[in-house]
Amino acid sequence: MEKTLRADARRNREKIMVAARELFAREGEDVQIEQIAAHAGVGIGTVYRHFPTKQDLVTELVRSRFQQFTEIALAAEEIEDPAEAVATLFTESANAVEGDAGFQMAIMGVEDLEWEGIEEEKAAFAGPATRIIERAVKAGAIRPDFSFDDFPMLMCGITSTMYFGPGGGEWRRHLDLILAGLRPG
Amino acid sequence: MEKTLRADARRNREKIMVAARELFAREGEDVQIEQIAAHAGVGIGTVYRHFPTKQDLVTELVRSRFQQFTEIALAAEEIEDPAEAVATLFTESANAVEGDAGFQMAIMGVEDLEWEGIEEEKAAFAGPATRIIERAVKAGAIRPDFSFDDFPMLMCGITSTMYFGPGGGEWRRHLDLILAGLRPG
DNA sequence: CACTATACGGAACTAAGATTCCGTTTGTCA
DNA sequence: TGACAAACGGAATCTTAGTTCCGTATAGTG
Repeated sequence: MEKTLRADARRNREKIMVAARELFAREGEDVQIEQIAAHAGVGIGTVYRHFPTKQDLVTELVRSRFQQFTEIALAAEEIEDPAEAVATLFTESANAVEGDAGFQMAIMGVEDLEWEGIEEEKAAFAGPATRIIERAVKAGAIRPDFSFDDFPMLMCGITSTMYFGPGGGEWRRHLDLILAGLRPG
Repeated sequence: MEKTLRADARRNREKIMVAARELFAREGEDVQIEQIAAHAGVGIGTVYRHFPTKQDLVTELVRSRFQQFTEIALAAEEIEDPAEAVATLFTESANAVEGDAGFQMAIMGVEDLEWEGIEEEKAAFAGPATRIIERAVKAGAIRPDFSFDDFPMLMCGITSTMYFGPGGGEWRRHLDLILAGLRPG
């Protein structure tokens, strides 16, 4: 199916993805399709040929970010110390998102957030992440009432604070407090 | 100066404020001026006579919310137990904002957030809030590296999680974790 | 009760940005 | 090397929502 794409089409699609990734990361969701097309060196029509909707393009980028989360979770699962594994899961995920304004806005997005077409990636991430958290709970390394269900919400919260202050980076204090709050007792 | 307003004008201004407060709270910042006008039972032109810009209207509502924060802070300052005062400051502020989608979006607003015309209200709030936090730090009731500077960021984070999940209310777990994270040691 | 400055209503105007359309170009295959 | 389907480019179109304008209505005043 992918093979059916003509050579130039495949090349252009890639250029669009790269340009979109960079611009969405830098400017957030409000970059215009026109800018993305210009940055990619293609026409507007070409962008629409590959991604019928702006949302489709955003979804694609969110999807790849989720895949990165899964990699992070799988790596964190290898860490022996249960508490450290949890801390790494949080910290690395946040770091991955730090420079990506588009993703931040996407997961904070108030409306629609159907995340259609992302379920699969979400599920792939939930597996290792859940195991990491449950292991820590069983080991008594974190408070027993914590579960994976809280993770997305907390990441949303941490993410939203990435905009704060001039230089940024203040969100690390937020993360710090949450990690401290995870301690049992 | 207020006296110069004609009776019907004063009445309409009030109707607009009430309608805007309700709609912004329910729908968030994306309600249209037209809806507000309709809900208030006045024409679009009338809304613009009183608030030259949509932003002016939002600012007005944010301002009154800040005044409420100040009241909360002053009340919390009366609490004897330093740790409880801090917890109350957080909890009550968050509660006040729970049903107000417009305010939430406003303080999370990525762009412009100049908050011109709010400096005064912000300063009025900073006074008692700072005293509450510093008292708790001095008493060893919360971690010593915490300061008022962290408060706005954290409120932003908590606020952003108010959208999460179906029923909502999950943000209380977020707040809970942060409060737990404030403990010294 | 006139008279006038204020205020009102809402159609019309704009701006911004997403999406469509269609004439032109180019890869692919025989 | 044709021939043609697949792709391309970007002007034109559509849509949405904020804002302006101006003819009409009315509170306040002498």
